This record gives sequence, C-alpha cells and structure tokens, in this order.
Amino acid sequence: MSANSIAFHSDHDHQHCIEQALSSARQICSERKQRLTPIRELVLKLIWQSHKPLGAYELLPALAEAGFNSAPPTVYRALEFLQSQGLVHRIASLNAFIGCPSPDHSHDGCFLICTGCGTANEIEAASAMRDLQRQAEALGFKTQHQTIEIAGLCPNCRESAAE
Amino acid sequence: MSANSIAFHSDHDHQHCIEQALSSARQICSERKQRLTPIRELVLKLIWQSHKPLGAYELLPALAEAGFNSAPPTVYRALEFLQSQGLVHRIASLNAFIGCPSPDHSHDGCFLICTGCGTANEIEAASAMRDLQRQAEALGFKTQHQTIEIAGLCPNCRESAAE
DNA sequence: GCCTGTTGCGTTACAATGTAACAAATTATA
DNA sequence: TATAATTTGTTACATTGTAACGCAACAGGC
Ligand SMILES: [Zn+2]
Ligand SMILES: [Zn+2]
Ligand SMILES: [Zn+2]
Ligand SMILES: [Zn+2]
Repeated sequence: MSANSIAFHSDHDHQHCIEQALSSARQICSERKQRLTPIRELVLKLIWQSHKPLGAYELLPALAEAGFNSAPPTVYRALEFLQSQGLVHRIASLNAFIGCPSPDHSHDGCFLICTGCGTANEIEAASAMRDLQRQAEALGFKTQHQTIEIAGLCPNCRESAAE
Repeated sequence: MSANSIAFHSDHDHQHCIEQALSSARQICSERKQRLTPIRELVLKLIWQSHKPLGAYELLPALAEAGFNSAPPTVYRALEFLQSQGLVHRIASLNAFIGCPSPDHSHDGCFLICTGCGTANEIEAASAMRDLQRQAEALGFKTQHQTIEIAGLCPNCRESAAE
C-alpha cells in the first residue's frame, strides 16, 4: 500500500504518524549511538505535526512555549542534526523542513508539494535518478546528492479548483 | 553533439556562448514583444559571463559600475523578467541564477552542480520527469513545475580530487 | 563517586537573501 | 501631444541563515 501518499489523505490518523515517527527516530538514534535530546525530539515532533513543510522560524515560538531557548541557532542546530540522521529533509524551493517517512534506509526522495494547501508528500525517485545518473556519468559527473521537488496541485485542491 | 556539457569543458570559446545567448535573447524578446531593456540585458550578460550560478547580490556591484541603480529590487526585477521568459533559471539549492542554453523551447531541465568549482550545467530531464509524473498522477497530483538539481563533482574536479 | 574530554546549548551579534510600497521616469498607444 | 501602462529609483524592512564564544550537561575511564 502507498504509505507514501498518506499526507494527501486528510482523514488518516495523523497522531499515529507522529508517534510512529518519534518512536522510530528514538530507535534509530539509539542504534547509531546518537543523542535525540529533548530539543531535537521536540523539533522533530513539531515538524511531524504539520503536513506542510515548516520554516525554521515557525518552530521558534513552540520552542519558547516549551520553555526552551528560542534563538535561531537552537532550531538550526536541531534541524542540522535531524537532517544528518535522515529524519527530516530540507525543501530547497520552500526553505522549509519536513519529516522523512522512511528514515531507516537511504533513498532518493522526491517531494510533491501542493501550491494550493502547502501539503507535501515524499515519493521514491530511484528510477528517475537512475536515468539522470546515466546522463551525468556520460558527462563524467559524479553524483553526490540531489534535490528533486515538484510543485503542483494535490487531489483535494485539484477538486476545489475545478468547482 | 552535447552542447549541454559545454560548461564542463574549460577550453571552449565562452565569448561565443555569451554573444549567442544575448542575440538569441534579443530575438526571443522581440518575437514575444517583450522589452529586453539595458538593465535586463546587462544582467543576462553578467550571468552568462559566469559558468557558476550567480547570486542576486553578486550582480549588484557590476550594475553600479555600469552606472545603473544598484539596489536589490533592480536586480530582482530583472531576474524575474528573465526567468519569466525562460532566459535564466533559479537554482533553489544555491539561491543563485544561471543562463538557460535553450530558452527558445520549453523543457524540463536538470542542473548538474559541481561542489568543487561551482560550475553548473543544464541537462534534459524529460524522461526522468515522465517517470515522476506517472507516480504523481497515480496519487492524483497535477504537476505544475519542478526543481531538479544534482550536486556532485565535475570531470575536472574529479580528476583533481583523485590526485 | 570524581575527573576530563566531548558534545550540546544559550546568547549576542550579524550576514545573506528577498520584498513591499510608492514616487519618478520612460515608453507605448492613441 | 495627451494618456495610460510599464519600467526604474528609492527607502525601508522582512525573512532566512551563521559565526563566535562561553557555559552546561553528559559519557567514559579511573
Ligand atoms: Zn526521505
Ligand atoms: Zn493541496
Ligand atoms: Zn533551461
Ligand atoms: Zn568542478
């Protein structure tokens, strides 16, 4: 089943998503002997609570409310850690961050970002990447990492727009 | 022949690239009844003079030198126009801009960006996009536009790194 | 437990990137 | 030439991201 399309289904049990993501993150960090500190965990939770990618500065008020320091470096450091562990991705075209639904294995992700409601959804870009890699290699270019983001209309917003 | 790989060949006649890009731009704008004003043309030329994508603020000093106003809105407006005509692309992962080698027809581009020397090169991403589109459509997602950027090492830098 | 090196965090200050708003100048069109 | 539309100048500000440094918390060995 397409766990990948879940963000576009407004009626799913998102509380479950969040808890699953957090428990999975705890396990991953423990296995890798990395420290998922309270700030890092809170930032991850805040990001997962939203289906829209969140900007770094959107996280600050919630951090302050939880009694933490809330200056930019705090949140950027947490985000950097979460990215380094593959727990969140940065969406370059939005300057925003979103939780990764499959942080346990490395993968080539592509984000479908709705220009109507802002919701984003990660899908697998492995076969598209194989194609691009082939071209790149033909030019002698050695791939390190990639940014693949598609803006468009999600099913819900498409319907609203059609009215 | 691979006009597309030209930026990775350090020995090509780049003056020729620039002039070709400018004359092509003039023709395109004239056909579309769009005004390629002095500022817009200068910005386009400055961008083409570099094989590295240029940040907006890197353009300002040159604008000032040419006697133009050089406040951010000036250059952002020129860039917006050039983008609207497909003459330059914005590279989201770098916050920078680069000239399009084929502005005459619409296309799905992918940028190969060297993390060594900063050089970038546009290649065709049509078949990769077909793949992603198929997945997107299966989720009911309607594509509007995309951002595909690959960071890695160009042939030259790869060689240097191997030493 | 206690020392000690390492990592994470608080804090300040600032850099880099991008825009809103409105006035003045220029250009197209009639 | 008059008028409307587009482009540019100008000011001021919003947003996003970092450098640097000192202190606090923690892990691992004794
Ligand atoms: Zn992912
Ligand atoms: Zn939507
Ligand atoms: Zn292009
Ligand atoms: Zn290079």
